[in-house]
Amino acid sequence: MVNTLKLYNTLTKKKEEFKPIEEGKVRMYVCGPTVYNYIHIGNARPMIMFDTVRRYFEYKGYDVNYVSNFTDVDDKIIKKAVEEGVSTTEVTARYIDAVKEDMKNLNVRPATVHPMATQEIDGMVTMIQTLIDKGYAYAKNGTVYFKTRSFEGYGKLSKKNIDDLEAGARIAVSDEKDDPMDFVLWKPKKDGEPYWESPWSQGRPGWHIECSVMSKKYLGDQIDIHAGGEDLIFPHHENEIAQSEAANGKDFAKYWLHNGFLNIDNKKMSKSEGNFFTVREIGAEYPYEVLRFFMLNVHYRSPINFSRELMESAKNALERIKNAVSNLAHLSENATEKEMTEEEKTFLDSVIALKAKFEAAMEDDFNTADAIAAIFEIVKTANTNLSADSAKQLLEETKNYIVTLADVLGVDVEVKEELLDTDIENLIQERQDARKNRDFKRSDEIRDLLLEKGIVLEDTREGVRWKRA
RNA sequence: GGCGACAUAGCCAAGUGGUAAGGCAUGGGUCUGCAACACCCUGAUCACCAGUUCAAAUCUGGUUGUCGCCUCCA
Repeated sequence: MVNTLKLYNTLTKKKEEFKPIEEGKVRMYVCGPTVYNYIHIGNARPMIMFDTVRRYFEYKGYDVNYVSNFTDVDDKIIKKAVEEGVSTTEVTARYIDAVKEDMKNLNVRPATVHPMATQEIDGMVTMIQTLIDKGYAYAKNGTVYFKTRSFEGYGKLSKKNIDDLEAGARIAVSDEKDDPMDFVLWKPKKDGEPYWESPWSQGRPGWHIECSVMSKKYLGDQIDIHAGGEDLIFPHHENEIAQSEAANGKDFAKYWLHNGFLNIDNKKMSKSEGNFFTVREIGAEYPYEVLRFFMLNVHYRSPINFSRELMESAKNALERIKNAVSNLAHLSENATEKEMTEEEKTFLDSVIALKAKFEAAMEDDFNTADAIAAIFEIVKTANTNLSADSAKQLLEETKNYIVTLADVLGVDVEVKEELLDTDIENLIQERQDARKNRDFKRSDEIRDLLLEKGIVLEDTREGVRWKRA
């Protein structure tokens, strides 16, 4: 396996060559959502992007162990449950199902494992105890804190130093902590809150510890890639590093990948600001695949500004790829089996060169925008140079390259074989007869009628063709 | 206040030293009975200033603007 893949590592602030811990395998962990509501399209960005990363690794023959958690214990979940007068598990079960449904719609494949925080409490208690035993954490009145200054590398991911952080701290400092920068590993329950037993109190884990524990359990002490939104760099990922490396005595993740935000009117979309659209809201307006394609048109580390206008643009662009595939399929049906000419072999070589361009783009820190450009170049050259006179094999192969590369991006551009109602089939035939008799009034009537039913007709040299509007 | 990112055509967006990919939209044309698909033509000196260099969108310094993290957040 040739490996020239480079990715940008937040830890070193450089593009680095990817070298897996274990040959041919990728262990990656992607921080998942807290399940107290439907996810918004900003939440969907890392899901889509890192699913694409996974797809690319698999395309290159890697065996990917992909772990993504659901945070199912949290203040917001408890608040939601209280508001609705239901149990927290009822809330989390509902939204986990919803997330899975949204993921499916977005063609985000299920992770190898989707651990849930509440199912991993034992592991968390164990790791917290280890941290206490090693002198990295301390318990006070039932709360356990991580002693931030005891971990030498603290701040290495976010490039912050503890003194600056302390000077700029905006939250009221709890007197209980030895140091304002210490963060919670375990906190005691309040009345009516869900809790678990632990040596320190009946309570629940802090947010950061779950990812350290689940990552260790499912992927081992050291992993290749840890990913998430850039807002997780501090404090979440910084704290994960502190916990994991302090507890395990080893470097945690080799490569840290962070996606930029999805903005609305140039401002970060977030639930607390209220300026968000849920995935299902947008899914009701546009096909889900358009949302996915829209996101991949921009490099993952750059911000994307969401707008209906850009969705429209993405929709049309995607349509162009689908049309090309559909045209090739149609031409292929009408083409004859024959040897490729020298010219055709040269053409196929140029398509293969564009496939290489696609791969080079992906291997340069997953430059999906550039990769998509390569697909469009194939589309262009195919539209321009191929016809029903081309060798069937050439038409097939060119089509397959487009479909395969789009599939790496998780976008399905293949035309579905679909049977039409006999009524519709008859109308199409009637229109063909009308056209033959130059009864264009009738033929246009039928075309409009079918359009109302969502069927678009296209007359080509090789006969009439239809597609869904 | 501390730390950081970004600024490329009407819009979106690649490109990190050798004179600007790709997509959407617009206008004109070809094909078509018409339409659709498709094709051809149509557009930028890369925020501004100064510097380094034979050569800069690409490096350095500065200016302006926008955004983010430092608090739950993808």
